[in-house]
Amino acid sequence: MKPRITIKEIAKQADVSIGTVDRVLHDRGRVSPETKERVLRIAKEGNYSSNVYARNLKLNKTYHLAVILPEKNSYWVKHRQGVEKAVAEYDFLQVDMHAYSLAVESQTEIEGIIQEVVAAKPDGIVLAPIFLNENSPAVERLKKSQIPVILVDSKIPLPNCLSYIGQDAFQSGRMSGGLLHEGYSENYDLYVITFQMADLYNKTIAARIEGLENYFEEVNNSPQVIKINMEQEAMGYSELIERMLTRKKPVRVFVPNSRSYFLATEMNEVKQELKLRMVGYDLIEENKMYLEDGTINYLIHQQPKQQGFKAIQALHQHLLLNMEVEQQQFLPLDIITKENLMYCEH
Amino acid sequence: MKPRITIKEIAKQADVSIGTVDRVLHDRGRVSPETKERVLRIAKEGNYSSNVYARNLKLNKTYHLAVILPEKNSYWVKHRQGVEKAVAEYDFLQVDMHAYSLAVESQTEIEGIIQEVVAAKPDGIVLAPIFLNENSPAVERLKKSQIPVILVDSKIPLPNCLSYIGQDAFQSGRMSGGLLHEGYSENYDLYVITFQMADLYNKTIAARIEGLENYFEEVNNSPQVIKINMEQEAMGYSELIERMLTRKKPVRVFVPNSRSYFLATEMNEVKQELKLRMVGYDLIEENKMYLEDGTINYLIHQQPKQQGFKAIQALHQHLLLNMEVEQQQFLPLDIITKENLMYCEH
DNA sequence: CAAAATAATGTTAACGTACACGCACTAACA
DNA sequence: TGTTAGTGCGTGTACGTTAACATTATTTTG
Repeated sequence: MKPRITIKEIAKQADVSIGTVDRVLHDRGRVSPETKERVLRIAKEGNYSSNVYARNLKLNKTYHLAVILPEKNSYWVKHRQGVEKAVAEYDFLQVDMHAYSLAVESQTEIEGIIQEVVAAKPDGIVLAPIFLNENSPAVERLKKSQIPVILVDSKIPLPNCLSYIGQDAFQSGRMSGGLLHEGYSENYDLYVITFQMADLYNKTIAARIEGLENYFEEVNNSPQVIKINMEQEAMGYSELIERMLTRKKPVRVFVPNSRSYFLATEMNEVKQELKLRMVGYDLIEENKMYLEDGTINYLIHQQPKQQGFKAIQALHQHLLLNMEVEQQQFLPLDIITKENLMYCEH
Repeated sequence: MKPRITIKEIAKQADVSIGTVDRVLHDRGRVSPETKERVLRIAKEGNYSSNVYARNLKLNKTYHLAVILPEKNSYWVKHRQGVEKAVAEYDFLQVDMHAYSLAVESQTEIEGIIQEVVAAKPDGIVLAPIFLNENSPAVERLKKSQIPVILVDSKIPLPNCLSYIGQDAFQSGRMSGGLLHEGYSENYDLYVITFQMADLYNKTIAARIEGLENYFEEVNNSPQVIKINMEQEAMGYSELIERMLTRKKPVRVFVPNSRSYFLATEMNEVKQELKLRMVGYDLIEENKMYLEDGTINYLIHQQPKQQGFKAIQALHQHLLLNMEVEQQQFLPLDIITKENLMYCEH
């Protein structure tokens, strides 16, 4: 731990007043180039960084944070819990949170909310950028606002994004490949099932599927991969199951989002017959049920609560502590099975 | 976020000086009972808590932390990494860490070190209390010192323990039961293997085994549980394997500490024959190897790096931020299999 | 060349807390 | 009567930073 020089000491060494030093350090101008250089040199040599305590004491500012998340369901409610836990912990540090929630899964709504949030000029934003078109005017406004944004769950390109907090979607796909292929003994069919048309354009889903495919590129007995989008192919569940059965091979299913219970509902009766193994995402109630009854074998847990907590923590570190924040904070790929389901309260 | 009253404001409302308020709040005496009561009332009503920034600015203190961990091996080195990461992150907050390491697994050494540490009067201690007798004079000294201690990995009774950070050993044993019993189809033998005599008195190991047993109390087709301590029974590995084979039942093994690789080394040749399934602890290199080759099926990851990180974080919250810290911080029970081994960098 | 404009720098008062110090007063005791 | 100890208070200063304000030097302009 190197000692740190103070403004006062810099001023003394540079033979100027602390006001001048302050102007240099904050780049407020009105300083001659020579003085500026001298001050900067001494600051650097002295390992200067501003004293967090003095700074915040003086500023005595309440930080306004905006949190934009989808309407509560058992996945997103966890994000909120994490956020609230963090805010409660950092309570004494004068943060003031305003939560916005997306009731409808529509692009219009999220754009409206972003506009509102930007207008309110918070000091930081936590945003789950789902249903959000990268090139929409709202995103433009976000960029222009310069407000630091923490993206959770999904990623979009954003210059003022301070940090992305979530899983590495590609790696989670690769890992799913491993889970599905494990214990290979006979040829099987691998189904990748999506439901809505929108899923086809979702980057996170795409990355998960790419990861899966990447895994099988490196594997010897690669199975046949059958991708089906239910809406696109206008296929019913009974039809799907029929099709699976006629091929007479064990069925392994990858559902790259949280809707694996859609399938599980239909398949739990015939899972023996299908020789089913299924991997899905997220510990929502419906999925948990089918994990317990064995229709779903693995769920990949995205640790939503942790995501929410870390989002606020990142803003705290950036705004209050003036710290560098890691651009990407990948959370561990957490495999949940019937066996450890009851022990994961993270 | 409730607004918080300041000392100055309390002074004004109570019609006394700041100094008096200060004496009341710090219980320095020299205040009449009536004044004291009045000040306390107003402070409480005003939701007073000291301003972290002003406090630390004024105190301008370097905090000395002592970290006592066993000598580096691939498990404990992770603790150190976590500790160092946290110290680096909180660097600007003037913490100064002194690391002590236990070269030998002896009670004498750890007691000597504790004595040394207590004499140095650090502001906080991180301690892995293994090889440490609860009633030893060193522990007494620790108690008397009143220095806040963070216990990691294992727990001992200690009044000045600020927080325990580690796994819930009992629950991890229960979960192991689930992992071993999963997919029950035929009767099997369940071996609980320990190695040294010392293991018989280790509380963490005991709790894990109790958890396992607790699981099987609730299960229908409970297997025969065979507990073996290799040192106590003076048994060789070939002898053990011989014994397992003659019983002609599938073998499932629970190793309640990180030494599962001891067994794996001997058994990886005959694992088919034994119909072996094994659950162990900790991602040390030797274990990872046998996880990959299939001799060990599951490893329970204790997230040592996270433990180290959280330990420092807890001290930071207590010492610098004046926060309440949770007495027990249980880390999630993380199951590592061949499939997700490569993705767990936590 | 003086006045006005601008550039460069200095001064100072907070922010909320901790703590050393000092003042006024009382009571006890020599 | 003076000395001393103790009690109940108030005052002052410092911590490092920020930013408004004041002052001085330098250049520009009519």
